[in-house]
Amino acid sequence: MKYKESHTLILNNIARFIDLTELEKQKYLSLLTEIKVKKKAFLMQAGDVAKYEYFITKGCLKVYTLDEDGAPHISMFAVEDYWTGDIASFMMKKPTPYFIKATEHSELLGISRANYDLLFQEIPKFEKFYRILYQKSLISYIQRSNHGISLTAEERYIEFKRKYPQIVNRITQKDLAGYIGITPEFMSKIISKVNRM
Amino acid sequence: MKYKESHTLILNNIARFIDLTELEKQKYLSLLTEIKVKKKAFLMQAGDVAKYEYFITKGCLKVYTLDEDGAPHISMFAVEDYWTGDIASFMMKKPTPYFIKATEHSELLGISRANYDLLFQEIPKFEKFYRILYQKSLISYIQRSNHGISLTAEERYIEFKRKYPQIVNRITQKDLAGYIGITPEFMSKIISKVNRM
DNA sequence: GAAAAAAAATGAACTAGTTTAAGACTTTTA
DNA sequence: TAAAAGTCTTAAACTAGTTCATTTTTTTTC
Repeated sequence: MKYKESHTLILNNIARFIDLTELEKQKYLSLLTEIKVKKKAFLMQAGDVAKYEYFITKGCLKVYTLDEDGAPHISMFAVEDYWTGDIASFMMKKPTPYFIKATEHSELLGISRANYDLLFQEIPKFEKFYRILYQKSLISYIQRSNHGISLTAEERYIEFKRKYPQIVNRITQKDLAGYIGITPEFMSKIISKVNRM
Repeated sequence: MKYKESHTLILNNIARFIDLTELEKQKYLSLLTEIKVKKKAFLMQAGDVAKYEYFITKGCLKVYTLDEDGAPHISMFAVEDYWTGDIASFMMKKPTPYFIKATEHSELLGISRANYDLLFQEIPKFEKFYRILYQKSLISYIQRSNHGISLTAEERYIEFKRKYPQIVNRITQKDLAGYIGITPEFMSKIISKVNRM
């Protein structure tokens, strides 16, 4: 069966961990909602309860919090083939501390909380899919939380460039600074230093 | 049915997310290995392939890496009712960068990789258990990786004390410094400052 | 329970990263 | 397409956290 591009992308993402029959694929796709966000528009704002978990089929978004001084701390950038959202807010139905803003015109597939619960009843294989997906995310967050504490800002920048070369060129230096955990001024210094090396 | 203390502890831990029949409980327990480690002994050393994922029934352990300069970076403390190990090494059968050392005489239940795989075949409910366990761990690592980058050392210390009051008193200040990501000297200063407040 | 080893405290000199401010460059918007 | 808004660069003064060295206190070991 032939699917549209965004559906092929999400089905391939899922096929990394589990095999679905045609019928299951169609059932799964029927549980998703298509969402478009313009550049600079918000997908989520602090105080909201997360209505969806998102899969990005096109574009780029940043997930961030604002601290007491109003300074942004970016926790992730999400591009095509990535999952994003606030899983704590989504699961516990409590207000999120996050903002999610499109840095490019973006297209997403969202699964609502009701459909997420339904999914496990209708296609129990998805327990395995999410078990493995969360396991992999966990592995990378464990690494990131250690790096955040044990590496210098310069090392974190070099590591980010090595790990996400496709993202570096799509985001501003200022946002990258917000992710690395330093000021834009210091980010500028690091970049000119690293480029000089 | 009456179980020994360590078995009751792990069964209660699992019962937070899934219900098992008596038969399933017995099957599950049969897949576990009992492990004891003396204070200062290693459960795992860098270069090993992780043979088990562990549940702690008694004691306290620290999980850490050594950087190029030989300085320890502690990624977690594990006490009774906690799960630990190196999930990346365990899953991918590749060498671990971690050391796991008992800071007290400790007792654990381990599940081997072969039995972990068997578990999902024999009791598919465990997909759900691990899906939720990994989801919860993910939520706390997401928070920790953000805090590691956006909070000051003093704030991280206060946060650790608030979140793990039962652990603070069981570990040395030096190890806590290795977890917070600062030198023992600076940890000492922070503690005397915070206590003075 | 004495001796040895490890942990904790303190202080002075140092470095990674911040703050503030100002000018140049780039992108967005009317 | 001009003006406004946002991003990037540079630099000087500052602060959070490190390093090194020494002393005191606590824990471990025989």
